[in-house]
Order: sequence, then structure tokens, then C-alpha cells
Amino acid sequence: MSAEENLLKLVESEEPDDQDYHLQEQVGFILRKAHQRHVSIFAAHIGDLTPPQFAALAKLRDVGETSQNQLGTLIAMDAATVKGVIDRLKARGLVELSKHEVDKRRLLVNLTAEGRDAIERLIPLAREITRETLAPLSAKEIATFMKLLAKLA
Amino acid sequence: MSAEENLLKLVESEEPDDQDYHLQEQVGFILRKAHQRHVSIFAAHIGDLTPPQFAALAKLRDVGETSQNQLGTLIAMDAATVKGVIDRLKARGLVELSKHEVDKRRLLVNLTAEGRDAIERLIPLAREITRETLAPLSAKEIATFMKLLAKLA
DNA sequence: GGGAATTCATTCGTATGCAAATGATATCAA
DNA sequence: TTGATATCATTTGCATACGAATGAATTCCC
Repeated sequence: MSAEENLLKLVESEEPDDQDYHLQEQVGFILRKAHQRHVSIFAAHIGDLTPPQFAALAKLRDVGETSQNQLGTLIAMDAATVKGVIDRLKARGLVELSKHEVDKRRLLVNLTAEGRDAIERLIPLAREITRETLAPLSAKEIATFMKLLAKLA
Repeated sequence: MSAEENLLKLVESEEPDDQDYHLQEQVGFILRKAHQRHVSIFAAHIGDLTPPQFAALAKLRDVGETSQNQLGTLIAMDAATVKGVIDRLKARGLVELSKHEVDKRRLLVNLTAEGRDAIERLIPLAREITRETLAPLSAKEIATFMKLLAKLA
């Protein structure tokens, strides 16, 4: 039975045959592989920064100073994860931390001059990473894919 | 400028404006979020096994006994990662290890009876996970999306 | 046959990613 | 006002994920 037939069955809630379960046809598995491929392309172009670190810098460039938690929300990282990312960016002098004057719970994060330079310099590379990641698709396919992927995310 | 216009520019290698770089429109970022969402759906249905652990069991069910490295290749994990996954499955009695008689470098992995029971029991849940992950899309969109995603992975 | 290159597995180090527990602060509501 | 709740941040523990280095075994090829 083809992958398409299996998917159709699945969506229509027909009774599936366990013999027809194939890992390599499952969204989750392919999603994981596509993500892996992208990370690999990213690393080939930007070796000294990870995608999450880049995301933090890029978002700080957009929104300016924010709290660590708020930044995490903006780039889809939980509090524990964002802390590690910010710690490492701080250790490299790309971001600086300060206390919120009014709300003493908050830890404000902002780009340093060096961090701003870095993100501006990296954005053209990031465009190339996006281009290369999408290279297997035609322009029309890219438009379709991005629309559907956004629905899933 | 719209996301679509930016993508078109990018694909056609026109000069982009750095002001128009938006993290939330980049494939990598959305791919990461879609993957996160899937993992979360997976955890809600199968709490005592991770997607990589499930993948290892499902693939062993397909192919039977294989070497650890070969299994890693089949489920897209490098040697270091697959070792950890197999170690944990072994600790739980779901797989068993043995030495290859001829090629003494190889470590053979196979399902135990318990492991086989587990994967058979979990496959219906995995179908439901796939269904729920794809729920935001129509049947037609699913077919399109899976085709394009496969091209990227 | 034997040295070079390859393959298999392990280990180490670093970096996400998330659940759960904790502490400090802020807000809400009776 | 104060007690319950909620929010922000940190820490711990566990599980991927991968590069790089290492050692053992095999294969390649002259």
C-alpha cells in the first residue's frame, strides 16, 4: 500500500493495518529529518553560532531590550532553555543583562554593540541558509510549503 | 513587505533589504516550531517513550536484528546519539544486545518479546499522533505538504 | 602478506529542550 | 490588608544531537 493511500485512510479514520505502519512516512520522523538538515546547513554557513543563539540575537534586534522570559516566548523557548542560550551569548559579550527597575523579578536582555554588529553581519548569511534549505523546491512549491508549514507550527 | 514578496526576492537572488529580515518567516525557525509541536503531541499520547526511542523500536520491528550503527543510519541518528537511545531501551528490557559472530566490531540490536509487545501496542497511538499533528491541514493539503516536506528532508 | 584506509563503537564535551521543584516578587481578591 | 495566585527566573535531572578523538576490527589494494 502506498504512503498516500495510508495517509488517506488515516485522515478518514478507516481501520488501518498495522503491517502498513512505516516510520519513514510519518510526519514526525520526516519533520525531524528536515530540521536536522536545516541545522546542518546552518552550521556550514555560521559555524560559531547555533540557530537558537542566532534567533535570540535576531529577535533582540527586532524588539530591543526585553526580559529573558519574554524573549523566550518570542523565539519559542522555555525559561530553562533560554537561560542557557542567553548565558552563552553573555559570556561572549554579544548581549548584556540588567535588572528591571520596577519589577525586580525581571532580567532585561539587550544587544551589546558587538552583538548588534554580529547580527547585522550574519543576516545575509541567514538569507543564504534559508535559500539553501529551500533549494529542493521551486518558487511555487516554496510558497505552498511555507503556507502549510506555518499552519502546522 | 510581505513574507511572500521577501521569499520571492530571496529565491530570485534579488538584493534584499536587511530591514526585511524577519525571524518568524524563516524556514528554519518554523521547522523548529513545527517539530516542537509534534514532540509535544507525541508526549501527550506516549508519555513513557521519546520519539527517537519509538523510532528505534519501530525500525527494529521492520528490519529485525541489525547493528547499532546500521539502525542509526535507518533512523537518522549518528553513532553517539543512537548509543544513548539503545542504552536506555536496553535498561528497560525492550531491546537486547549481542555480538556479531563474524564481524567482531558490530553490536547487534534486537527487540525482546517485551519490546515487540510494546511497539505493537504503541503503533495505533502513533497513528493518532500523526493524525493530530496533521489536523490543521485538509486531506488535500496533507498530501501536498508531505510531498514537499519529503523533498526537503 | 602487509600497510593504508575504512568501518564500528565508545567516550568526551558542548548545546539545546523540557518537566518539575524552588524562591523571589508581583498581582488579585475577599 | 492580607492571603491566594500568578509570574519571572533559576536549578536539577534527563534525553537528544553532534563534532572530535580514540581504539578495535575489517577491508582494500599494491
